[in-house]
Amino acid sequence: MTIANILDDTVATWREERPDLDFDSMALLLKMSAIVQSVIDDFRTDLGELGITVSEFDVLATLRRSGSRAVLTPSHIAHVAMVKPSGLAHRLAQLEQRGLISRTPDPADRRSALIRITSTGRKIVDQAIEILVAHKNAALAILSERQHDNLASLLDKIIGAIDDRSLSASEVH
Amino acid sequence: MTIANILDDTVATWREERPDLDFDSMALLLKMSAIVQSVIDDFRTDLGELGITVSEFDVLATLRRSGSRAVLTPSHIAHVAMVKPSGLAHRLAQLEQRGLISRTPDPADRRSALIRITSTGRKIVDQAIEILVAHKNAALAILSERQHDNLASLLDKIIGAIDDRSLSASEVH
DNA sequence: AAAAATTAGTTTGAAGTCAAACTATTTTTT
DNA sequence: AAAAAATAGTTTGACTTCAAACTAATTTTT
Repeated sequence: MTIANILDDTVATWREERPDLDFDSMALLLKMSAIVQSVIDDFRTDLGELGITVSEFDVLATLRRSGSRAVLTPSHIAHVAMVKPSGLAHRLAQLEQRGLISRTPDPADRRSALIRITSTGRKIVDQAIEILVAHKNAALAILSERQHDNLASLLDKIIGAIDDRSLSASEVH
Repeated sequence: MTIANILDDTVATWREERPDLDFDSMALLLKMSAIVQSVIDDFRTDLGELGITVSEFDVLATLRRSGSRAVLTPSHIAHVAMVKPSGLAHRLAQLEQRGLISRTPDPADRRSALIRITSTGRKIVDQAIEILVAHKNAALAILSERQHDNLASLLDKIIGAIDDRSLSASEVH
């Protein structure tokens, strides 16, 4: 059973049961979801060999791409990694314990902490990002450059609309 | 901070730090992921008012779209809802307790059970699917019919490639 | 027909996430 | 300058999910 079959069947059975509804957009979103899931699943498998989870990768990646000397606070990491601060505390503790990050008190604000990636952490995340990029490139390799650009502009359009909606929703006050 | 900004910043900072890697595909996949996430988040909020979670919706939806008289086994539901049987047991217990599904022993195979959606469950999932379709249609409403079709064919191409790869990988045996 | 292997589903234990409560510190108000 | 409010991060408790172990029933082998 291929992914294509499962998705087609899902939409087809819904159409039979609820012919009054329009499932075209659902079909598109199920496809996007399946593609993303497939890449993440592959990545998860490979990350296992590096000894980190996808969540931990998110933290290390945030530090890594902020520059090799980057010093970030837990709040900042939580924000860009789209995770709640409560969920981050445990991850940071784990990563620190394994020597992939360091945590030092912030001299300027003693409530806060300064998070740095260690050279070990950096080595791991540098391998991980190469694997991730390879998976992602492999998944989309079937597209020509033109199709690639085309897809990008369609997705941008959708995201633009989503951003517009949430902006006008927050304009309320 | 818009979603577009966050995604652009993520890719831009990676490009600065790792100019040796090609992040074009990552940009596309991050966009797909953000779109899917946004729709699911909205859906989750609305489902809260109906008193079910997204996971529970998955189970009810599988039953509902299999026809109003459908009788499915836990194994079948687990398979199509892409969840492990162990994770399903608790959900079924919860749904049964709240009267949204019924569980009766399978007379033909006493290890197994027959799962049916109740009329209450059906009412709820019928409302939920309408909400989900509305969210999905709203998210993609910005696209013309032509762009919609175009996007579908690009995504199909990618899924086809993923299916091909996993088929040839399983040919090994 | 008895024994072995397989299958269906559940229970249990570990891991991860979030909301809410909590501690410590800093900022704002009075 | 003292009191109140806000902020940063952690801890706790509830919940979800999965893998592994387990129970019960069925199918296959011998």
